[in-house]
Amino acid sequence: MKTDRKPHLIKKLSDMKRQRVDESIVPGLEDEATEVEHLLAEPKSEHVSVDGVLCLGKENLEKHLKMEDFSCAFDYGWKINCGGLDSIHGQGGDDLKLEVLDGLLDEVDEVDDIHAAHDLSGACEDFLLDIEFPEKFAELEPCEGSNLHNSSSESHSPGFSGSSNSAGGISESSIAAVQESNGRNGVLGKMVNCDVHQTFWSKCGCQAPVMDTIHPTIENVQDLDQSDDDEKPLELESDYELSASESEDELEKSKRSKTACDRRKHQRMWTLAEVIKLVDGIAQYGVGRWTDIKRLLFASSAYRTPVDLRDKWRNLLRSSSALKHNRREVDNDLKHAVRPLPKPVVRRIRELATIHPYPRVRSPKISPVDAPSSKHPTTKGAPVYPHARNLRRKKCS
DNA sequence: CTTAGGG
DNA sequence: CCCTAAG
Repeated sequence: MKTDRKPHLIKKLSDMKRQRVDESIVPGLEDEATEVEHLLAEPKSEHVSVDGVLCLGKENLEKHLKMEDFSCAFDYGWKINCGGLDSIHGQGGDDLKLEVLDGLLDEVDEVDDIHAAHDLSGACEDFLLDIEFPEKFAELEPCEGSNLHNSSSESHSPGFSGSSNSAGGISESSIAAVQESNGRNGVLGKMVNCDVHQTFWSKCGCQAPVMDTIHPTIENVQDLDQSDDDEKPLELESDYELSASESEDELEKSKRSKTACDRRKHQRMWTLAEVIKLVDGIAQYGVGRWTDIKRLLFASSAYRTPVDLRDKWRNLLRSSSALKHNRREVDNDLKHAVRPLPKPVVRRIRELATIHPYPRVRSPKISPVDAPSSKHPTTKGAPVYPHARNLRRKKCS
C-alpha cells in the first residue's frame, strides 16, 4: 500500500520541478514563487524530501511504517510527555508539547484520512484528545483556580497562560521538537513533498490536481520557522492539510467557475498551535489588539493578517459557545470534526470570552448622553494593557 | 492604517 | 477569507 505510493511521489516531485522550471514565474506568484524556490533549492529541504521519499529502506522505513501504523504516534506522544519534557527547559516545555502535539494530531488526522477503515485511528485521536491534552494542560492549570483568577482579577495571572511566554521560550524547545522528530523523516519528507506540490499549485490560482489522499501537514517546519521568527526565508509554514470536505469544496469551486478562483484564494488551515498562539496573544494583549498580536506572535507568518486573527477569534468564540450550550451534542460533533478542538483550548477560549465578550451589541440602545458615565468601555474595550499603545513603533523621524 | 462588522 | 465603513 505504502510502497505503491512512493513511485508516484517521486514522479510527482520531478514532475513538479519541471513545471516550476517551465512556468518560471506566473504572474502574481513572485513572492510565493520564491517560497517554492527555496523549498526546492534549499539543500536541507531537498535532502529531507528526497531522503524521506527515497531512503525508506533504512531505519526511516521502520519509523515511516510505524508512524502510518499510528502506533508510533502514540509512542511519540508518550515520549514527549514523559521523558522528552525532562530534557527540555521548563518554560518552553508546555509550548513544545502543544506544538508537537498539534503536529501529532494533524498526523493522526492524516493517518485517519488515509486509512479511514482503521477504527484504531479514530480511537487514537480520541485518546489523544481526551487523555493527552488534559494531562498536559494540567501543568498549566493545576487547579480550577485559574478560572477564578481570570474572572476575578483584571490582570490575567501569569500562570494562567503558561505558554504565554512562547515568544522566547519556544525557540529552544521547538528545535528540540524538530530533533525529536527526526525519526519521522519518512513522513515528513513525504509531507514536504506533497506540500511543495500543493503550494505550487495553489499559487497558480486553483487547486492542485488531487494526486493522492495524502494530506500534507508539517508542524515541525512551522515550529522552526516560528522560532527564528522575524526573517526566515523559509516561509513554508505548510500546514496545508486539506480535509476531505475541503478538497471537495475546492474541486467544486474550480468546477463552478474559473473566475471564482480569485475569491477564496488560498485559505490556510489553522493549526492547533496557531489557535493556541492566538489565544495566548489575546490573553496577553487583550481582544482587539490584533496588530500587536500579529506582530508579536505571528511575525513569521506573512499571511495571517490581523484581520485574519480577528476572524479566527470570532469563529473560535462561536464554536466554543456552541459547545457551551449543548455540550453533549456538539462535543460529539467536534470529535467527528476534521479539526477537533482540544478541550483545554476551548476552556481558555471560553474564559477569555467571558472576560471580553466579542464586540457584540451588548447595549442595544445607549443614550449617547449618559452612556459614558464611566469611561471604561465596560468590558472589551481595554481589558488591561500592560504595555499598551506607546509600544508600537512610531516613525517619528 | 487599524478595527468592527457583514458577506 | 474578502470587502467596506468608521475611528
